[in-house]
Amino acid sequence: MPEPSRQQLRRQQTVEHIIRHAVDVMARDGVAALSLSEVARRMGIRSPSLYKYFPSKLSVYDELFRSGSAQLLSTFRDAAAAAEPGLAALAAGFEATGRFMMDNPVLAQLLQWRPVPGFEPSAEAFAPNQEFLGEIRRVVLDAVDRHQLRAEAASERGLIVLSILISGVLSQQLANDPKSGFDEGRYTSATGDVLAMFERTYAADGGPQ
Amino acid sequence: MPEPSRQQLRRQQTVEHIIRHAVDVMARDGVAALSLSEVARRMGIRSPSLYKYFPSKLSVYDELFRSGSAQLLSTFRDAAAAAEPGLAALAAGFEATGRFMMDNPVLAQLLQWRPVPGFEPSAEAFAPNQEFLGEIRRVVLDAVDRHQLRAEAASERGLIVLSILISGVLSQQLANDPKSGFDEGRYTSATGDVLAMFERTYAADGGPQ
DNA sequence: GTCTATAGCCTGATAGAC
DNA sequence: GTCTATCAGGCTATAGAC
Repeated sequence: MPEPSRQQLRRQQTVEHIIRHAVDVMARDGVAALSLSEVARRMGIRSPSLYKYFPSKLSVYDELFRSGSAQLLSTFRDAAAAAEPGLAALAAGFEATGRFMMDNPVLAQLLQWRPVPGFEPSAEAFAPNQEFLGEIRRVVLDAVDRHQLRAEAASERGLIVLSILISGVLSQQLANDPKSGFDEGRYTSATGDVLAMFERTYAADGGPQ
Repeated sequence: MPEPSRQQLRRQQTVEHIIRHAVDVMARDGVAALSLSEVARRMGIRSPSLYKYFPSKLSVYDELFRSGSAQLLSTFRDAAAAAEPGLAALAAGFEATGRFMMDNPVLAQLLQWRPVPGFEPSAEAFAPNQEFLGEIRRVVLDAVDRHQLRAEAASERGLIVLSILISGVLSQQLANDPKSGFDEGRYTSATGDVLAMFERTYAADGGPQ
């Protein structure tokens, strides 16, 4: 594979520019209210030029979904990898995910809710998201291996419960108290309690303590 | 207070018609994509006529928010009242709320998320929602009085955790599996587990079992 | 309370010159 | 890859006749 030419690099930068401005517009007007005209206006170009980079408005959402999922995945991965494997890694990943979402509310809404009529992520854009679920399962399995949680915690039902907890914290925070940061948020600050509830419910029977 | 005249009744019916058609449009095109022109088209009238009933598009959202919150409140109240006071009432209210939301996904999105740029419910529209929170607190306090839960369960933190659980179940179900009903839903069917987790965490120390 | 007519915007997307 | 010009339509909201 040849390395990317200068032209391709330049093009890639423009694509990132477009996405960045699109996020700004969504932050101001709502995720569903993205206007390509407004993006072009902010970039100081004419709207037809955007169509050299994206074939349609929905494809802009798709690229944002893809890159956002990928960022989220590596955020979780890095945080979990930096902690002791098992419960500590789960807690670290959980918290890092929450912080990332609160720092990127537009992305959070796009990934968690389905706010854009007619937009369904393509299989390619959805791939990092699938991988994210696998990553969580892996971390929970680590905790099971270390006798911190029962095997049940890594069952489909256990992981669904875990996803409900993350989603609940973030949904409530974004909808009812969107201006607070992660640490001050009425809901995000309950992250520890909620995770502790999960850990206690699925604690290994004869584990330490 | 005089009872409403026939004219006022007729007017009220038209208002309800408008709301009903607005919900249909939102169900098809997305909550944020409501178009009054489309509502008028479906009603077989011209769009200017709508302005005799609502001063603006946002006021349509406000009325929907108000009436939806009121319905949700009475749904919870009725279900809780029909059950044994305490934990059973909490579970019944929890489930009835979930069913109502899944039967009314447009309403669920409007009440739980904030999908409409520029729309904030008026104080009047928000009132039933506040009352709903009070109702939940009351039911949890009943459970505390009956020594089923610790007093902590009715603390602000306890109620926040409870709201996270409800919101998490519904958010995940609406976003990822919106076509299933309450009973088959991958997430709503975990309602019992999630509530059990709460009950166990806040169980009265020396309570029965 | 309904209508026609319209103001005054906005949008996404395309054709084709340079 | 940028532009001008434009299509073809959408929308909210208002004025004013009936």
